[in-house]
Amino acid sequence: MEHPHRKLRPREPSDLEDEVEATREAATKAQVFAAAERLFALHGFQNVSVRDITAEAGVNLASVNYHFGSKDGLLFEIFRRRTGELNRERARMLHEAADRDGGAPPLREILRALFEPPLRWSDPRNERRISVQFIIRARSEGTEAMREVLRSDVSHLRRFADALLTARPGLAPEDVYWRLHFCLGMTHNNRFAEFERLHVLSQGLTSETDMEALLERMLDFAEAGFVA
Amino acid sequence: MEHPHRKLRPREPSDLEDEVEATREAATKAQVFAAAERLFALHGFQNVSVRDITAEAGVNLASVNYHFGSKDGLLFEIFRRRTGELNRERARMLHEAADRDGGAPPLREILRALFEPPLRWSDPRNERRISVQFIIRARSEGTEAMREVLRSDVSHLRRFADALLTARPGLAPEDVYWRLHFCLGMTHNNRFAEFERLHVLSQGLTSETDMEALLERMLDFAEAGFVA
DNA sequence: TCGGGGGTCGAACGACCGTTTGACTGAGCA
DNA sequence: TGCTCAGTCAAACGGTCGTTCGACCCCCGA
Repeated sequence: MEHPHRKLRPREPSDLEDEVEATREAATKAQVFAAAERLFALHGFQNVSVRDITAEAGVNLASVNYHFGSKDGLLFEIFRRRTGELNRERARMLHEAADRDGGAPPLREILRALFEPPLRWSDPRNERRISVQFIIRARSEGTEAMREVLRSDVSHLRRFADALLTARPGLAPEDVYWRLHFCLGMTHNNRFAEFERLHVLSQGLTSETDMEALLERMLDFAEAGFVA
Repeated sequence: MEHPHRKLRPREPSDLEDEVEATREAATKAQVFAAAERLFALHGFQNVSVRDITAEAGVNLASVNYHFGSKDGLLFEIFRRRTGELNRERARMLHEAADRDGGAPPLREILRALFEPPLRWSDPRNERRISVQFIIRARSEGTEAMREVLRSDVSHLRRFADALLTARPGLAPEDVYWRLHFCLGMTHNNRFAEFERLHVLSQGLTSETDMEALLERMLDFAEAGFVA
């Protein structure tokens, strides 16, 4: 048939060859994906029309519905892939830290595994810089269905919560959970607009380009908050 | 004339009698205001149509454009009033703390002035509960014009930055600014959805109803982070 | 060489949106 | 009593949106 997103879509790449399939044939799909991610991150989901996306990508208007089923489907697929990548990188760092320290990594290393991946992506020289902004935006502007997934799927946070509970055995579990919540709030606030706002407030003292310095600042703050 | 938002609107209440004018005559305006704030807070700006608002308020469709000029104008007016109230309450608390301590309030009292107002509003028994959610949402989903104001107007944060710089003289100013940024991130993350998410993760251990306990938790965390 | 189907294209559909219009209402005042 | 005008109302306008349709192209296997 023609439209892969109608009735049991034949030969669905199914999340695995997505990265490879951008060879030549489905270049259109990759271009739509990239353009949509960029525009969604910069202007928000509702403020970007399908026509904006296809114009930016230089493809036909019908491409979005052909390759992704719908505009919602496009948003969801970008979100699923990016959060998957981010969570995998975080889990890998946490796992490596656990290997280094016999299964019970110290507090700072747990927090580093939580903070570093999105910050490394946010480096101005990193092409994934826009992906972080997309994720942050999508978290609050996403579809209702997306927010349902977001609310119920906390599996990737389980490892971090457990590691923190182990690292701070003297702390009441609810305190650990709340402080993890605070740390997540710290990262979710790292949007372009907030950086600019801080830049204005500090009269140019703060710079949003040095992500390594920002990482250490966040670690200092959060680690002290957890030890309290 | 008929439409107050066309050409130099006659007898504009001008931000002062807004609270009083809800006597009888302009009950429609107040109902639109309340319905819009609630719907915007719950579903977002773009997901709520003017028809949704007027239906919820039980008034005519044209009321929004008559009383507020446009849908954007309505959003902006709600945002301006609510943020004004919040900033005034924060400034008042900071001022009182300064009076108590001879002009240089201790770190924890500064942070309390920053955290407490929105948390007190968030109390389930407080009718302003929805206003906090509205503010947080509007901060990231607002109009471009609104975001421009948001980025350039940092006057209400100046007092807090200065107070923090005074309270932590040994700290590099840029560290103070960054840590203030972290604290703001902590408050901005206090959305309903995030509370539910944490509730799921902690398997019911955390409760979003006890705002006083949450305030102390946030103060413990942030104060320790600032002392580090 | 021929047929089929994945992919692309222009064009249009139908729904919903924010906004505007002009008539109407009723209270306040001379 | 008659005029004025802020406010309300039903109805419609013009535009944009996501989506769908049917024709078309071209590569690939038989």
